[in-house]
Amino acid sequence: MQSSAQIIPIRTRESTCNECAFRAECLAKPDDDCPAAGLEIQVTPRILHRGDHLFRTAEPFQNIYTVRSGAIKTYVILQSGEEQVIGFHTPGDIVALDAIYSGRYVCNAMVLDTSCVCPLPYEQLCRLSARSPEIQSRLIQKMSRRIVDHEGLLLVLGQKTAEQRMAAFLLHHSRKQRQLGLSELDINLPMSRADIASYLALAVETVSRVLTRLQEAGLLIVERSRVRIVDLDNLTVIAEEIMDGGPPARRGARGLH
Amino acid sequence: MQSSAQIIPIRTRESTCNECAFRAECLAKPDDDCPAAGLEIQVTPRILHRGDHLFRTAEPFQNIYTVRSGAIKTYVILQSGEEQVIGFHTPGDIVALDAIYSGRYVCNAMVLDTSCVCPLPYEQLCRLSARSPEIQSRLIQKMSRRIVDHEGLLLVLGQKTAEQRMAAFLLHHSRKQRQLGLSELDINLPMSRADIASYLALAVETVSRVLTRLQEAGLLIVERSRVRIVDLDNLTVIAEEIMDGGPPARRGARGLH
DNA sequence: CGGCGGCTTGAACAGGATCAACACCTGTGG
DNA sequence: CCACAGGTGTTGATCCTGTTCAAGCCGCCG
Repeated sequence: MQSSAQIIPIRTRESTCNECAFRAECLAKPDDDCPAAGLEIQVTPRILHRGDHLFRTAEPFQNIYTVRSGAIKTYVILQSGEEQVIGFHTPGDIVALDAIYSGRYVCNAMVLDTSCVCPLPYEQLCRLSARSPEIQSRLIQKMSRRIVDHEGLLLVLGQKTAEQRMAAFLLHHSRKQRQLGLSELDINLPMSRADIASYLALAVETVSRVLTRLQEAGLLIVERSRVRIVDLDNLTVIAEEIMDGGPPARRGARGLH
Repeated sequence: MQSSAQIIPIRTRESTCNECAFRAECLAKPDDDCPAAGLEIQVTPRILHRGDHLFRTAEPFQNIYTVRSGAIKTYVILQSGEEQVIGFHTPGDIVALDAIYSGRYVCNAMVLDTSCVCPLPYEQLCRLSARSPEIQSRLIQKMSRRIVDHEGLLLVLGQKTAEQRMAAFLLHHSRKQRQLGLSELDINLPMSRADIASYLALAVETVSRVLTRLQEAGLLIVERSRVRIVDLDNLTVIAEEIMDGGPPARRGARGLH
């Protein structure tokens, strides 16, 4: 298996960073008013296309990747030959936080949709973060966030019905889109039904059926990879039984951005 | 709700740290040959007993806790009133890494078995880690490890059969015990069947049945909260289909077909 | 001893998996 | 322009695993 990624540097670092939506939480460049301002990592954003791989399982760990646009899925191949999806990564997410521990990538990371990512050499990142409390804090925050998200997902999978899982899945994406300033009702799902099924621990057929059922119930309108949420409230009702540990109440949801 | 933890400082910091099994990976005290040696956090280990809580959901985040001995479970209360177990924490683990993000504890943490924990004030930890690359690296390693573990758990829950989940669960504990220098065949399960069921997303009855089935198959001997693994190889065979993403186990282990 | 919570066992049920067939979209080439 | 192929998604019928409901058992503590 060869590295299939088609990697194209775009523009210069300065111009892309200045317009980057995630500049305030960038791991490569502290804020201007930070004591460590001036320290930074040279970053070359890359554009990748559907089917490209950022990395594959067991390759030596070099970079973590911040997603600026598009969507990445991480997965492993079980020894049965099946693919098991581990996660989906959208703008603002960091890919390969799980590789730090072992020094090797533990997943495969495939691009679902034309994406822009910033590769950050982990060694450099460590040195930078050792000198910049702000960067260090950002990295740890991101990792803690990932742990929280995983726990939320465990709750979803711990729930029994396929409807609840699907509703929670859609709501998760709805919230993410809202955070990005996009519509929370018009959701794009760049992954296949098989990917969703694997992720939610369901059969492909069940995913299909559940979407149909939710549509017939008037909660949403499904068209290919686009889902329009019609009745957000009731969709929330279906999913919310499992969401208390999560972000809903105005309790700890500090904006941070 | 008041804090119910019975908290007893034991001995002086120096004596307890010198004999601590996890000194080499301690987040409060760098190695003697580290450039940051001399910097450290004053730690007061605490002994807690079954039923005590380290913290509860929504309490403001102050400390993370390293587990030196015993066992802690983290869980949330769903709005149905049911308890959903998030994780079990044994010696060497860190509790409350998920609270960093939001600044509040997102789980409840209950002691399952008389335990010794070191509370580490997060603010102090941050300051220390900003001055000690070694401490910073240890913390990030721990967080990455947690993320890897979560992904392994997602694989387990993604699997369909109850036997596979149970086998994976037992093997996980077996490996942890081995890492601690304890027997990998004689496993202590300080949590209730209901806890296991919740954690593995199964019914209590199923957990009971599966244990019985595995015992009748001659793979293990169950007695109360103690499980003796009789046929580690075959237990591994049952679980291994899902373990490839996991730790870099040597391949020779799979004997029987 | 009796009562209670945790655990196990049994019988019936149901939700999702599986198997199988079909519909739809897209691209290709005649 | 249409026919065809292949991948992807949907729908239907049947089966099976794990849930649910119910009862009984065991160990623990008053």
